[in-house]
Formats: sequence, C-alpha cells, structure tokens
Amino acid sequence: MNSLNPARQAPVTTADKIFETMQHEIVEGEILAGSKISEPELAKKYQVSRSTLREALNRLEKCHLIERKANVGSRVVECTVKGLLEIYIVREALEGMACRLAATQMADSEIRELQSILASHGQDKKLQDGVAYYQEEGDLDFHYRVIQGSNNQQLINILCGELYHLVRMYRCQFGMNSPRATRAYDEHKAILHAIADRDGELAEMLMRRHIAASRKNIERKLEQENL
Amino acid sequence: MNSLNPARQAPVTTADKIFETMQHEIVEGEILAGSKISEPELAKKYQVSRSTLREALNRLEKCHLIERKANVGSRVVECTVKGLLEIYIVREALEGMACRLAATQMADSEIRELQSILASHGQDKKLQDGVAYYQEEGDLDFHYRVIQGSNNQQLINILCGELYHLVRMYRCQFGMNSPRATRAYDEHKAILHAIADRDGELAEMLMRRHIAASRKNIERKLEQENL
DNA sequence: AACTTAATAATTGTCGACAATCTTGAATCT
DNA sequence: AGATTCAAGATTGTCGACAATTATTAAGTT
Repeated sequence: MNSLNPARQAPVTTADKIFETMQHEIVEGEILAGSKISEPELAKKYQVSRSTLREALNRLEKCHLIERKANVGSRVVECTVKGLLEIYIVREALEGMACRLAATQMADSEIRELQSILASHGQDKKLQDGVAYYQEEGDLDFHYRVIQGSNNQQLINILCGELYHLVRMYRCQFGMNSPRATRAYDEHKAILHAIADRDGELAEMLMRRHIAASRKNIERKLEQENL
Repeated sequence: MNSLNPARQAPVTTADKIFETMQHEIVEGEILAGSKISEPELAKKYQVSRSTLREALNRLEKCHLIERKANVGSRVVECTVKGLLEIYIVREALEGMACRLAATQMADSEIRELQSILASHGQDKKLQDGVAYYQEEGDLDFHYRVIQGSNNQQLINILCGELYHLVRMYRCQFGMNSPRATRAYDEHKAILHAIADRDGELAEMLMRRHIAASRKNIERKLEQENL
C-alpha cells in the first residue's frame, strides 16, 4: 500500500524512520487526534534523542499532521468536519487543475497504463463486489496517477507530499468506506476518457465534480448523524 | 510592507528571527538562488548554534525556499521559468477557488473595506502614474484579502503561508514591475464587483483569468528575451 | 594522461546537558 | 469562597560535542 506513496525516498536517517512511524500512528489514530505531544515522553518511547524526535516533528508539521506553538508544544491536528470539508475544497481546486494539465501532459503510454489499471479495478470490484479495496487503494491510486500526470512539480508536492497523509487520516478516522464506490468508478472512467481525448477543460470539470460529489456525500452523511 | 504578511505572529524565539532574516535575504537575492547552504558557515554568520539554525532551515523548507537532501545538505531553490509558471498554475487554481468562496463568505463590511482600499490604490496609481507601488503592495494586498475572505484555513495556509514568499522571491529576482498595472487594476475592480454581487462562479472565473493573464504576460516577456 | 582507490577533511545527523519559558499548585489577600 | 501572587515542577528552546556519512585530495595503477 505504500507503493503509491508519493515523494517516497527510502527513509535513510533515523529521523526519517521515526517520522514514518509516527505518521502511520497518527493517520491510523493510534496517536489520538487533538492530543498533546510530549517530546520527552515520545523520545523515550522511540528510544531516540529529543533532537531527532524534533526533526521528525518538523516533518509531521510539514504535512499538516501536527501543529506547533512556540514555547508551548505540539498537538496532533483535530479531525473536524469543517477541516475535512476544507480539504475537499482544496483538492477540488488543485486536482481539477492537475487533471486539466494531465490531459495535455500525460504520455499515451501512461494513459493506456491507467486505463488497464482502471479495468482491473473494475474486475476486482465485481469479483469481491466489495467496496473496501476499491475505495482504499484504487481511488487513491487513480488520483495519484492523474496528479503525477500533471507534470507540475509544485502541484505534485502539495497534493502528494503535504495533503496526501492528511486525507488518509480523515479517511481512517471518519471510517470512510463510502457507498459511492460504483459511482466513483464510473466517474473515474469518464475522467480518464476526457484525458484520453486530450480535452483538458472537460477533464478538469469532471474531476471537480467528482470530488465535489464526494464532499457533498460526506456532508449529507454527517448531517444525518447529527440529528 | 510586512503588515500584510500572513500568519504573522511576532517572532518570539531566536530561530524565528533567523528564519525571518534568511527568508528576507533569500527573497531579495542576497543569498543567491540555487546556492548551497553551509550550516557551520551560516551558524557563525548569525552567531547562533547549528541547532537553532537548522530549526530556521526547517521553516524555510516549509515555505519552499530551500530544499534538503539527507546527508548532503540544503540548497536555495532555483528560480527557473518552469518553476515560475508552475506556481502561477497553482495560484490560478487555489486563488480562483478562494475567490469563489470569498463571494459567499466575506462580510459586507470586509467588502466595503476592500472597495475603499482599491479606490485609494487607484488614486495613488494616478498620482504617481507609477507602476511600482501598485504592483508591489497593492496587488499583493488585494490578493491577500481575497484569500483571507475565503474563510478556508487550509487554503489560507497554503497560499499565505507556504507559497507567499516564494511568489515574492520570483517577483524580486525576475524584476517584475510589469506594465500590466492599469489592466490589473481594472481586473481587480471587476473581481471585487463579482464578489460584491455574491456571484462565486463569476468571481472564480475572473480571478483565474486575471492570474492566467499575468502568467501569459510573463511567458511572452521571457520568450522575447530568449530570442 | 586518465581512471581507481584510499586516506583525509569537511559536513550532516544525533546526542545529552543547560537555559528560558510555560504550567501547576499552594499560599495569601480581598 | 473566589481571585491573585508566587514558587516549584515540567516542558520547550538552545548549546556544544561526538558519530556517521559524504566530499575532497593524493597516491597508485593501467
């Protein structure tokens, strides 16, 4: 599952390893959202010095998983509904643009590759008639490849480096194995079709609606819960 | 001029001060783009320990002004044409969305305030019939307020916290006192009009075209230079 | 002379300790 | 009793030194 993790250069330094460990634990909720981070405590837990722990904290801050205040300390970000919707707004804007660029930038070979991946996802989906796999892996994989296809390093950094794990965190902690799987699959097909047609304008619009639909689905769901 | 600097909480720790100093020097080009950063050398230059210098470097990395490689070191980012155009693409997507949100989120009072600011910019512009002030301060100020008006913290963080100084760096180093001042001013007025009409869709489109026009202007200019 | 290889120098990563700041709790005052 | 002040405790910020890695230089070989 980490194969589709972006900007992934094998963790070489020990701060890298602590960073990845903590990243995983925060995303999965083992370190609770909103909780305070005690440097001495965690340094002891991971058996490293406070310096290298702080180095790891700096990287966690870079991908928006923790927040720091001077002379006070760090906290894991809270998972609020407002925050979740805000991220979807950002994704709508950035991935929409990435999709527009992908339509002109992706190589024919990359498009064919993505088509076959999508086809295999469709088979898997029907085989398991399952929702989980597609939603977890397939969706992230599709979006990841389109973003890469934009060939815009700045876009790629923001989406795959800084927002990616925050999105995963929300998915984990809000338990999103949404029932939008089949519809999302169809939408992916339509998006890819627009890309294959080299129609950037349409591709952007479809991607934006795809993400907006996801957002509205969540809004609806959460409204139901809070009656 | 730093009054419009976002997310600005008076630098309390010494690492903060070093960060701001270096940020300024990098943006202005006193520390050359693309140059290698020697931790011992800079620690001596600023009279601080390597630890606090590294803390400052981490923040510079957060706003994309330097890049680090494990066991190798840090370099100031290069100012390439490709990089500049990439940022404008990101801005087009994000500020477009911010503008759409601002149309529904800004308070009437905020809109009126921005209108009067814009009006005074118009006077200043005519008074000096100058390009510099407007382009430097006014443009950044207008965009900054619209972004804040989106009321989307994630958007605000990315645009005002992570990309803001990189944009300034490009402006400085490519010497952009563009002749688009009067046109940009009119475009700002049109955008604000759409916001005041609470027409998010139009506001987004106008903002996107405004930024895209700026980008194309730069493309044209740079093509001319490289004949 | 050009290319490898080995030793040296320099730089980055990590560590533990001290200083400055914030938080907590008890004692005091209104 | 409630609020305020002050002191003790704990946490974060900063420092200098050591270890690990990389860059540089010199020697040696073809």
